Amino acid sequence: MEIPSKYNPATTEDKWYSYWLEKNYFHSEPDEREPYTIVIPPPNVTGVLHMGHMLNNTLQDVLVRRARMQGKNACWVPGTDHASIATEAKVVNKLKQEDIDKDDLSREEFMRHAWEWKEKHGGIILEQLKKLGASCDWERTRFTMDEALYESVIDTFIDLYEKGLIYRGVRMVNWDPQAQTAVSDEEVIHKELQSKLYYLRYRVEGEEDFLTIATTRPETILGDTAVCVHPEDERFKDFVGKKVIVPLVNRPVPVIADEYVDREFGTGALKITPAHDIHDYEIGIKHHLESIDIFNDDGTLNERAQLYTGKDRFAVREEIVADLKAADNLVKVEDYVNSVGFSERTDAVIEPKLSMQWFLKMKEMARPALEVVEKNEIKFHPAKFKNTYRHWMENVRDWNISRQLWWGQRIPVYYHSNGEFVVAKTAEEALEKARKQFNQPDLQPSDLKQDEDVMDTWFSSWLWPISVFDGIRFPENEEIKYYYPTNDLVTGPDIIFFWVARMVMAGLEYRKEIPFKNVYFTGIVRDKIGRKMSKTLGNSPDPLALIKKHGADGVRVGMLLTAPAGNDLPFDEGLCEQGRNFSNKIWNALRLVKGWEVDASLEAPEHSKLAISWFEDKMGETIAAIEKNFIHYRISDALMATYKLIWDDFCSWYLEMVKPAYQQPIDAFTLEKTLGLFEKLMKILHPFMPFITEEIWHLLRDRDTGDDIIVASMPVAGDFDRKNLKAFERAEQIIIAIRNLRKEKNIAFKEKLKLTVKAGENSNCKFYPVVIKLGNLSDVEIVSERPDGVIVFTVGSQEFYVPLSESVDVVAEIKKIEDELKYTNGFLKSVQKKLSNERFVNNAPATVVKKEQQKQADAEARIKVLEEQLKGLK
RNA sequence: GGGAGCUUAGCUCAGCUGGUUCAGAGCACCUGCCUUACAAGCAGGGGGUCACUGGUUCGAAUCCAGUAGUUCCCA
Repeated sequence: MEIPSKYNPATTEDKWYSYWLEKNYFHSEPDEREPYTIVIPPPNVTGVLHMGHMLNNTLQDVLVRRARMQGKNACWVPGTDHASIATEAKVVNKLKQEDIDKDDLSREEFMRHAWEWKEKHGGIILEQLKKLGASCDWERTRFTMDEALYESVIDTFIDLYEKGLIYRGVRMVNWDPQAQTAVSDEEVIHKELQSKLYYLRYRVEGEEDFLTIATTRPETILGDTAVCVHPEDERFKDFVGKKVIVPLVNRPVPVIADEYVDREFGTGALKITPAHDIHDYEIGIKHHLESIDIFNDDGTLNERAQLYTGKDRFAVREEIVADLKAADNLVKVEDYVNSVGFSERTDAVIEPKLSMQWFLKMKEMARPALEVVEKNEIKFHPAKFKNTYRHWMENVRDWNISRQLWWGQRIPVYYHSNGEFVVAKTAEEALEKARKQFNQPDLQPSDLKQDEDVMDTWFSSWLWPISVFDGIRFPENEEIKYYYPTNDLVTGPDIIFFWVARMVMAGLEYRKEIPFKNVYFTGIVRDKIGRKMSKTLGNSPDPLALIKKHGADGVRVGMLLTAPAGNDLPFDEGLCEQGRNFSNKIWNALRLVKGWEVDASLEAPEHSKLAISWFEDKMGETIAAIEKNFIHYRISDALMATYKLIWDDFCSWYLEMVKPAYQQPIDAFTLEKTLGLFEKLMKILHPFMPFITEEIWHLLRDRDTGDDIIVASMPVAGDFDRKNLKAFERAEQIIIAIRNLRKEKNIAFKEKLKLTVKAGENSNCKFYPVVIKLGNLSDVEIVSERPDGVIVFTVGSQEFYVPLSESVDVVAEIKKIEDELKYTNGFLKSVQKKLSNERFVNNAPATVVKKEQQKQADAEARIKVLEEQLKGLK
């Protein structure tokens, strides 16, 4: 068979992916098997594949493929979310390029453009995932704006409203002036900024005296409605109750006292702007202050500011400082570091803004959601994220679910001109309800106006594990009953609140059951110098280019190798290269095995039989370790165990043991066993490297239709002979010692050596036939006395001899043995010290003491051997 | 300002209920090899006061306290 010497991933990968699709292996339907379900964390529909997705989806694919091979009914549901802000921004931009202004469009027209954009450009990322080998059930692809999911969101809103969990309120919200929508607390990113602290003096009404305040936002003085000091602050006692004049606009405002004020900050006097600061807002309510909103939605000043109307808030900041200086109100300016909120989506500086919004009460839902995690009904991997989760749940605040956008599920609330409203699924229902509720049977559709806002995208995503199976609208349908709760969720810790926490709440609210049993938090992929990979920094490699270069299997290995759960992953392309090299290693093992001619008349040699028995045990041991790793979600460790089993144990040891001499045939027994072991290895490896394993599976043997590795059964751990493994370890040590000896003494490997073994307790080893082969020995003989003209080496306390024609470097040999003796004596002393300590012997468990005694005996035996050797040399 | 985590080899990290799985792995590095499956390779090798200080214990990388550095989350 002509197999090329280098493995070529590109052709193989395309071939097998389409084959799997054609055979519909990724598709799942409910049946009598145990289900294994993962819902994909739906990527943003505007998104393109980045390294974080690669990691995340590789992990999911590993879990799904393994479950499939374990005979479970594996279902991985893919999809995307509609990403209100991001998508709407994209569409607005695109329209702008066509000289269309969003404001000139009707809501319906805009939505048409948005859908058009989505159909054309959305969901590229799902196509890219196929290149990675993702075995998603593509027939189940969902989108959060699909009819079923859309309706689920609306139903949920209505239901929660009727339960009294959703309310409408004026609140200080985080306003993104660029996207012109409110965003949730979780979507605000606080950054430390080098800014300025401005000291401004306000004249006391009717006096020549001044009161000096400090602020980082001088432009907001136009909205000031009070100045506040601490009630016990002696410096300001006389001012309380008087009025001061807000500079430039000359508005008199009261000086009030409140314990909220930090006397150490600035001057100890605080300007109060209830419309534009959350704390000021609360003080405003407490002291019944007027609230003056001076900003337009786009961050420019409005007419209520009286000055600078229509100018941007940051431009005004520059301007007003100059004007205050000119008016002699500016006392001084200091450098100051403060924390400023930025919009996660647009990076605009967040403006606290009073606004009428819809909120979802969180407290009641948080309690049970915390409990299921505390009780480990839902397990976090790693568990440390329980702390973060608990902290958030215990301090949870109501969720602002309104977004001032069009792209999303429109809030099902209809307002009457009298200021009242009804909540209903459709306009018709709303009309009917309103007619009854307001006792106005003549009410016309035009008398009701639906809320202009849509709901937060996360208000769709939190239903995802339920809504993808249409379990909100049809709670008793077969699919939701079969697939829910899902098994594992793989996601980044950055969305633990946005998404994970809220899915738990939704699951408990709507299914009375957790949405998933395990959450695996991945690390964040960083570049070599520790920066988060991002488009703006341009420090992220192109995932598809990586796949092209190293193969999807190679990249998967690269992603997984250094990605223990929850740890950041400093990405290094060298790791993908390691993965590619591994592919090639396996490929070459295949070439070797397929190159053997079989001779049916040959008996299996002893060393091959031994090799087979050893490798079967070794594989058993490793499978057990891998299973344990998977139980603990130590995926990178599971891969590493597999990697070493294949590369070190199979290629470097096993194949070398059974390999016939050059151009010699192999016996049928060994070949058959080797093919079987190779197959088993490929099955273990398949979840990690799906493509090459499928390719090799089909090259190893002729297969019947449907005999594909993707649906083959995963080997399970059984019994294995530990003693056999121990015995082989000794053989390994002997072989390594012989190799070292050859190197040291410059003995070519081709030169056959005779090994003699000093008779004793440990002189026998069942693997001597293997030692003979790998050490290229003529034979092994056990002798009672050391022969003349030999070099000596020891393994444990067992002496071995190899004849040497040339003279031995006695001085060097003595030094080597003396060093060894010194070390062993030191070791012995430390053991003896322990054993002579009565408290150790009395308190330590018997097994530990026994082990120490064994150590002592071993060390003593070795010292005896070494001393004798030394005597012989001197 | 509040909270959580981390610190083990040059790098990235394992190390469970304290004791031969206790000082480990991979990569990197060094030395020999183009030995007929593989130089994308083979065979060997060096390298760590387990951040620091104290405590508990017969015994500490492991448990406790403090210190330093560092990362993340929340406000």
